[in-house]
Amino acid sequence: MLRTEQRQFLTIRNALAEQIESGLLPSGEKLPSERTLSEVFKTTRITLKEALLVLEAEGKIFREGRKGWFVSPERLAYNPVETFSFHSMVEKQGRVPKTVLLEAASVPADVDMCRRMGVPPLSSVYCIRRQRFIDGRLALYNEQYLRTDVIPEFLEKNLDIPLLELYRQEHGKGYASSSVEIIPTAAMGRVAQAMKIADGSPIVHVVRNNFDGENRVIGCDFAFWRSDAVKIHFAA
Amino acid sequence: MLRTEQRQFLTIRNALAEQIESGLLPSGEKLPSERTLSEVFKTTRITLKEALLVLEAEGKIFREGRKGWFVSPERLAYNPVETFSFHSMVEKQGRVPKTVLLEAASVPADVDMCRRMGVPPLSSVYCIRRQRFIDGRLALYNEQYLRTDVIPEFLEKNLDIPLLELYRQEHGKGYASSSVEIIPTAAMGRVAQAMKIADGSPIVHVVRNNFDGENRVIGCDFAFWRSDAVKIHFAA
DNA sequence: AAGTGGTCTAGACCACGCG
DNA sequence: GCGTGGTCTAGACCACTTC
Repeated sequence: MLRTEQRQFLTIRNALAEQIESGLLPSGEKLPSERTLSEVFKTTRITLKEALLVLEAEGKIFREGRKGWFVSPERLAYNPVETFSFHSMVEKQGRVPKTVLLEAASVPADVDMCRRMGVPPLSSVYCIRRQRFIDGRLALYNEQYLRTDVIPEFLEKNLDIPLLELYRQEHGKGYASSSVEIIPTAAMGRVAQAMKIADGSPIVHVVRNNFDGENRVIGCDFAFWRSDAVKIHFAA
Repeated sequence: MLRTEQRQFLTIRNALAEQIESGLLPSGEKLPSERTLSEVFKTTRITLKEALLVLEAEGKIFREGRKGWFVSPERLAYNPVETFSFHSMVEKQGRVPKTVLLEAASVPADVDMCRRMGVPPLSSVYCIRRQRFIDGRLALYNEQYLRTDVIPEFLEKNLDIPLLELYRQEHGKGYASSSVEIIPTAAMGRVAQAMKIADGSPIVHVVRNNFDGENRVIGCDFAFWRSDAVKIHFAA
């Protein structure tokens, strides 16, 4: 026998999910306010919010600051095996990339970074922090770190050029190898602030370590994706 | 100036996170009940729960049915590029694997499956559904589908042997290639039930398509990981 | 039977975004 | 200034687990 759904928040989730999948609520569309929706579904804001949080976890809707809830755009296909160039990747998929540079500076390496890079305590490393947008939506925040001895006068360079390209220009070849680690987690503190999302929002953390020919770490790249913004795919 | 945290639920999250990271609350330990904790922190269950949900999204704690909240074990490192054998992968990391076979049968292929496999409408496909455990915890639910013409008498075989191995025995070589897609999302309906988690809990969905030498799909594998149970890593 | 998390009610005040 | 989501209170009953 078919059991009708007992739980209100799932009934609401299903109703909204249906509207989204049918295309009645197109990508980018703003949902009515929580108060309005809770009247429509004859429930409280808390119960309604539970339905919204499930849809958020599924990647079907997202929020932006206190502006409201919106239907998520299609996920960007991100291939971490191929060379990473955000702009060409986004454009190839018919979408519009934008990058905002938050910081490019030489910073003291913390304990974790010293170990990771294999540099002595109290060293400096280059740090680049960027926000990256897809079709106007902040989809990704990333931090790149680079050993200071790898590219001379690094901070004077044109940082619109991908790091890998700068490295190629300097050394005549790309990184010898990279390792990638992908961790589903939640944004907290400085990451949440840079991404302009609430503390505790789901994100995908992608860590990449880049090595030279002697297996030394040249630098590393921490990417924090809105978890609804990306699907990772590659050939194995 | 240092701003002390205004938001109660973050204060609570920080307190619990500190206890977990310090090791005072070891992996697998049960937290006190929500009611007890809400008294300890002098707040309501709803506010307290918000803190717990953030920790869950971060992968630091998890729940099991209605039994309570527990400290998450270390994430298993999963390399989707190397050959997939769950048992050897888990054992190599010093942990104890277990598999429960839920179903192994020939089932009618739905529309999506027909397209994916390139088989005519109303075809059957083999379907294997399993729960997989790490150190006694249900960490992964997966569904494998296989074209019925690929391995004769498939259902009579020893299904403890990895599918790739059975394929090798039949054809003298492994799959020609595979594609992998990784999507962070939430469990709903039959997936949530098979994983014994609440609807809306965060999971990582890993889809693998396996091809033969002529680029035809032989079969596919849907894996649903508890998102706190796994970190995906590979060389690029 | 007692305890747990799951779900829900009916409100409240606050900080931020936008006009 | 008004509407939005963010946060919080103080309860309630239910379904399931464990003893």
